[in-house]
Amino acid sequence: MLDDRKKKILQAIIDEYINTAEPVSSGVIAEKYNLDCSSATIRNEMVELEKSGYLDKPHTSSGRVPSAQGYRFYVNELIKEDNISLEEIKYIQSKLETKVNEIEELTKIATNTLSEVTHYTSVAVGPKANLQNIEEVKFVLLGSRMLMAVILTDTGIVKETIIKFDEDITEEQVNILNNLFNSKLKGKPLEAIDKPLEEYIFSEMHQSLNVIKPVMLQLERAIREEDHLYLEGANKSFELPEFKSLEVAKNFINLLDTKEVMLDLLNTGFAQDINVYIGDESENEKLKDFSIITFKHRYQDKDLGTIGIIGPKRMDYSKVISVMKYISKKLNGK
Amino acid sequence: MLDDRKKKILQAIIDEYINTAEPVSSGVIAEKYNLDCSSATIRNEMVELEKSGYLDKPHTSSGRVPSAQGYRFYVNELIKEDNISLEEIKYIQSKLETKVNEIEELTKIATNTLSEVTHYTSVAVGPKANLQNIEEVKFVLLGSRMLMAVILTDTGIVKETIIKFDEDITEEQVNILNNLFNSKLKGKPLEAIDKPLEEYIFSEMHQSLNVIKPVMLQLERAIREEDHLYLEGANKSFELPEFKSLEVAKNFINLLDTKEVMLDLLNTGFAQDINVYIGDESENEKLKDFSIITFKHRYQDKDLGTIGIIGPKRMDYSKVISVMKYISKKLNGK
DNA sequence: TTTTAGCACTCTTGTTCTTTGACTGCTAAA
DNA sequence: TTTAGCAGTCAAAGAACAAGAGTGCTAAAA
Repeated sequence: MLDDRKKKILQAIIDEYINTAEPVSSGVIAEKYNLDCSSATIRNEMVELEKSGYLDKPHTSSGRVPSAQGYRFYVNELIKEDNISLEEIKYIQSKLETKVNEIEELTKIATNTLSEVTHYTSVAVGPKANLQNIEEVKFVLLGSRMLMAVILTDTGIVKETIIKFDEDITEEQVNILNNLFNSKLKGKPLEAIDKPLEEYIFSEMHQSLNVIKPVMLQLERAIREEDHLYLEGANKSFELPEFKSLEVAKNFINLLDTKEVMLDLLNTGFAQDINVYIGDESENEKLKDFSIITFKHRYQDKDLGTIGIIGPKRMDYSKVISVMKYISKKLNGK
Repeated sequence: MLDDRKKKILQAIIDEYINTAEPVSSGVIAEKYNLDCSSATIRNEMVELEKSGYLDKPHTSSGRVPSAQGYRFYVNELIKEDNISLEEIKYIQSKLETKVNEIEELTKIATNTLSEVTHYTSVAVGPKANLQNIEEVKFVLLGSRMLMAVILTDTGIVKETIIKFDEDITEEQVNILNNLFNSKLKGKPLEAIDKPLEEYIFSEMHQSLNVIKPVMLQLERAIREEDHLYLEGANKSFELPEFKSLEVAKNFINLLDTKEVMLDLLNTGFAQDINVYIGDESENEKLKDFSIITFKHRYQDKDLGTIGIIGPKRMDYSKVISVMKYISKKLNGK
């Protein structure tokens, strides 16, 4: 385990590196941080911190840089979690007070606010389909050959989809659909819209097969539809020095454009309130230069999706985590 | 006006530059393009083409590069418009044959296909609100305190929005809303949902003021809602040599992230089938490194939005325009 | 035993100078 | 009007060098 002075030095180095983005020298630490010892002593400690894997050195005669293990220790043990100013609190409050009609809107506002306060790129994704129960299903006739299906879930999410037909649909058929689907699905998980249900409905009403089939097809598609990755402030990242490297910048674009990796991460199981993924800890090569911090958007313990920040490993973890904690609390208590 | 040989040389230079992204020398043109003259002759012609403003020179002893004027002439006069292979045609056909339930989906598929075939970043935006007429308005009760308003326009676009209330809404109130709005709005442009309408409705039914007010507010918001910029293949651009420059890459990200400039351009009035914007021709500093090519997505002469390509000025105009023409034709004739 | 001053050593960064090679523009001959 | 030939220009790449920042180690001080 690290003794007290080593912890302080490690913290100083990481704080300094987060600020300057330059390898940190023993001299700077001795000067700026009051650790009551000389640069030589700090140098000696640095050697040991490097040996234990908390620090890296870009080359022999350069200053030190935190390793993934260093960041991890910093995040788990050293971080200040109230790194948030009164102005920031006020700003967040005012943003989150906006009256919204849909929870998805609220997620967007929170994501936007998070990005604005932290100056990093933020992302969000809605709740997973298999965690939501159906509250109500409504079919609405649009014109004579279009049907809109609206599903309201217990999380307050509204999913809607449109089905087009080659022949006219009668109001009576719409009523049958409404009764049938509601009686079968109310209270069931979204995933209950599946093949077995389709077969059941087939056996029930042979009448309008050519209506039921496209309806089922489209409903299933709408539910399993690839989650939408909501993105805010992608350009903010490009002001950071690590994005001077074309390699890094390209990886970043790719990560956000492909969506897959990000969605995976955002949908991953949650141990804590706030989850920190530090680049190189993942097996995924694409993530090695970045850190991602996420939290669940919850309201009255219902899962309303996940919100996160993506940025360089040299991220202001303390600020991001503080702001997230605050936003998370506000969202939940609203 | 340019004589025949000058045209041929200009064309050769631009073709070559589009391929190699390197300033083009007289030697290469004399060698690769059969113009029946020596590099010295071509050099003489190049001097004149430069004097007339069609070519630029990065520095005294380098090859030539097309100027904005050069590209413009190339696009207007020299381009081959059937630069599309059988495979590409087949691929586009198969993609566009996908059965869709919403036109917006079709726009997405077309945008996606355009990006895949040309290897550039493509963008799309839906039809402007002021060009669409209301076909039908439906209000649907979700739970007891949520109302979904669905507007079907004559272009087949469906806009839906949700309104939340602090008190229960009755089925009767929903009926009143449906009758009122449909009788007032059927056939009218989307923009008819405005203050005067609100006042008219107020005077008509004092009854449920606390229902009408939020409904109108939310409907207006939904209609004037900032257009959504649909984006496809943003990462493709980053493989191109011009994006090696961090400056250019950053401008590109900014352009797409801010959306505003792009939306302006996509919504601009249309003279031709296909519109080509060459970077430096615009007064907008942000566009100076890029070219944008757009076309209207039309079906039976109804405006269904705009689809475009954004890439470096050194773009394969011929390929992009050829592919666009084909996709445009297919979309219209479907 | 721990801390620190001092110094040699290492490695990056920036500068200058040189070489190489790709083009051009011009001149004079074809 | 075209072309061969050649001097002149400039960017790009590399070599050589100086400056500076930082380390690790040693030996003295606390």
